[in-house]
Amino acid sequence: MIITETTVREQIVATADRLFYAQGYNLTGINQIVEEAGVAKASLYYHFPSKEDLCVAYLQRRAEKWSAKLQKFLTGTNDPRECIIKCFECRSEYLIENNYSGCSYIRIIAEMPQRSKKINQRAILNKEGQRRFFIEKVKELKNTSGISTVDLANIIFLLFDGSTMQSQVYRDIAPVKNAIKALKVLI
Amino acid sequence: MIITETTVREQIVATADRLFYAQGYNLTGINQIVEEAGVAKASLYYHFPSKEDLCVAYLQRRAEKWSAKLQKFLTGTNDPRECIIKCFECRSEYLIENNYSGCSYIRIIAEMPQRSKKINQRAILNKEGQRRFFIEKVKELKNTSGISTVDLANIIFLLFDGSTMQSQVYRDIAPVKNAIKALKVLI
Amino acid sequence: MIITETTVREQIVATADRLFYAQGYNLTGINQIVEEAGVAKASLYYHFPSKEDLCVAYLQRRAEKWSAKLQKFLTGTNDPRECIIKCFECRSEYLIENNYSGCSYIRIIAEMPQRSKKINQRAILNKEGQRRFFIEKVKELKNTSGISTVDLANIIFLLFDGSTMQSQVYRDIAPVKNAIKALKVLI
Amino acid sequence: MIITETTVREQIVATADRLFYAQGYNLTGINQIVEEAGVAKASLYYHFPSKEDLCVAYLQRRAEKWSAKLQKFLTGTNDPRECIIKCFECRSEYLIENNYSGCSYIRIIAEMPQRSKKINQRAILNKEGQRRFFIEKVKELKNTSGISTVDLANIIFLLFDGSTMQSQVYRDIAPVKNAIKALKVLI
DNA sequence: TATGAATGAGCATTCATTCAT
DNA sequence: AATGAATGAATGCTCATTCAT
Repeated sequence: MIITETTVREQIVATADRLFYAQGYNLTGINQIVEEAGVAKASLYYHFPSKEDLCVAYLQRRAEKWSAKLQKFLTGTNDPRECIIKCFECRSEYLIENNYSGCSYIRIIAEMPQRSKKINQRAILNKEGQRRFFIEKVKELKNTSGISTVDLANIIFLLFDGSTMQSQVYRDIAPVKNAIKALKVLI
Repeated sequence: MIITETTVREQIVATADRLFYAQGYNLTGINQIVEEAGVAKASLYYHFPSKEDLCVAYLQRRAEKWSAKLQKFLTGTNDPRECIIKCFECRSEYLIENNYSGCSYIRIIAEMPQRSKKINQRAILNKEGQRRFFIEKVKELKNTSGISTVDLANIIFLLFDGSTMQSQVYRDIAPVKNAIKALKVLI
Repeated sequence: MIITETTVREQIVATADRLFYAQGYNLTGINQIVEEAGVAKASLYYHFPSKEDLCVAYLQRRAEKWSAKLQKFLTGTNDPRECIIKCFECRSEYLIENNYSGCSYIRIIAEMPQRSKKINQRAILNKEGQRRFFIEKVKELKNTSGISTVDLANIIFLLFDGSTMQSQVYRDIAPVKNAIKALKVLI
Repeated sequence: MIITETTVREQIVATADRLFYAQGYNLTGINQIVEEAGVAKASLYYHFPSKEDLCVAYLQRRAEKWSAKLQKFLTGTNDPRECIIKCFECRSEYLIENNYSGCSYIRIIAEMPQRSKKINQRAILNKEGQRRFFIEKVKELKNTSGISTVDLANIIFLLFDGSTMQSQVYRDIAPVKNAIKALKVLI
């Protein structure tokens, strides 16, 4: 049955996503994942050669969830300045919805300083995707700030990561609001 | 003998500091600490009731190291604008010296989302200390940006954490340089 | 298609033979066999009800390989004394060719003390075949040693197994050479 | 209490010895050992860094048991020829007492073709000890066989290992008896 | 005949912590 | 103040086997 077939793998990723994001990667054991996913341990290892590979799938999934949410948020908005601000507002909502769990990518890197190649690749890929988004939007702006386009985008990116991280620290969206205040000065 | 007593405790904290910061808290086992510190496991538990308490000592030690470094960096500088920029330059140096290991506080929170009271307290204490530093310096500025003093300090703080974190991600100080570029526009 | 059918089975046995002999039976997993054989796990279990049955096929294959090699070695030799010595020389060559992996039968028994009936049967069958070879050759000898024919054959058989085993231990054919020296005294 | 302290380690080695020898190294799990020894798993790993190290202790123990038995067997015998024969008779008794489990060293090598350095060292050490025993005794003989002393010792050694191994295969001491028959011709 | 997917039981090893001395 | 020894629980992962198709 195709339904069942899809379900086991999907169930594993969904559970891993939930637990890794809520508890952290290292504090979440394979045991807990398979238990809560309701599958056999060997089934997990059939689909994912190692916990690390499951982590990559988790990170990918997080990126997709965020992308989908952002896309929906931006629908109908054309003004680049508005888009950038909406991106931060979207972040705010995302953080509230996800119990202030911060950025999955940044957290993985914080957890695993000597991170594996697979995970590092996936993380950099995502971060660069975010940076590209800001660069594209800034390019569309009439940039009168005297800062170069790329520099401005990078600064916005710093505010994005900084506020995401601080919102986890304080379990509050105030840092994101502060970042938006900065945006209103910068762009 | 007080000398010996101090030495063992000190040896434990120094080793824990090194390993927690380099490898991450969860990836560093008590075994490795006592082995590399050259002390008995039970000695560690004599001085620290739990790994968590050792973690608090580690965080405190990190804060002290950073403070000392910053103080030295700021010696002779009176201009608040200069002080803030120097703080970021100090960060840059700190990150290079410490193999781009980022901020110990942020990393602990990234690792342990449901963090313990002790650790949480210690982390917030440190973060608030950093924020206070920026607030004080901004107060001394002739702030003509149209943003309130506290808001401006908070934005600088966002750039501080954002650039610290991104420098760990990219293993490069470019993000700190970008933050300094932002400072030069904002203050 | 019969061709395909034979090929898959053959591929499985060939791979199992190679791995069991090189790595040992217990250290070789079904996973590795099917991977290196390039077949599905369920295909293996279609042809062999269990790992044990695959082991029996492996042992049989080893016996056939040895027999074929010995037969070629003995071609043209009629003198029974010469035949026995050639058998040891053949062993020497076999061990070198097979990276000093010893006797598959003896190793299986060393690995599985409470061996299964199937495997035991197959092993004893082979060992008795080897003993019979020596008995037949000794019968053809003008035995003037004062030892009975069967006893003499059994002693030669001891030298055969002893030297095969020791050559694995030392990864050297010296033990086989020593056995041949003994033969030259005994027969 | 010294008694308790000694007991745990001793209990572990004794159990490992019994199980490794009876069931084989690879077929005996750490779980079974700690269960039957009545100790915690972590206690085993406190005393032995790995299963491999436990294996080395097992091999050493086997050697000591055999040595002690042989020594007792040889007490009062001075004639070297008699000593060699008694060594085989001792083997016969040893095999019966130990349920025809063969030679622990040879079996370990049969199980682990790519054996570890530690285990290999220990195994070779033991085998060379056995060979030395035969060499020493043969030197004391009035050797009139026309074979060199070392060659003769090596041949006896082949008979020793061959008969030990075959007695495991057949679960019978007949092979050892055959070896003794050979001795009576050779020396 | 062949296979992709699933499984329960087991693997060797490490975890943070505690106890007796 | 310091330690060697002991522990229960959990770690990530692999085992031989089976099922549905």
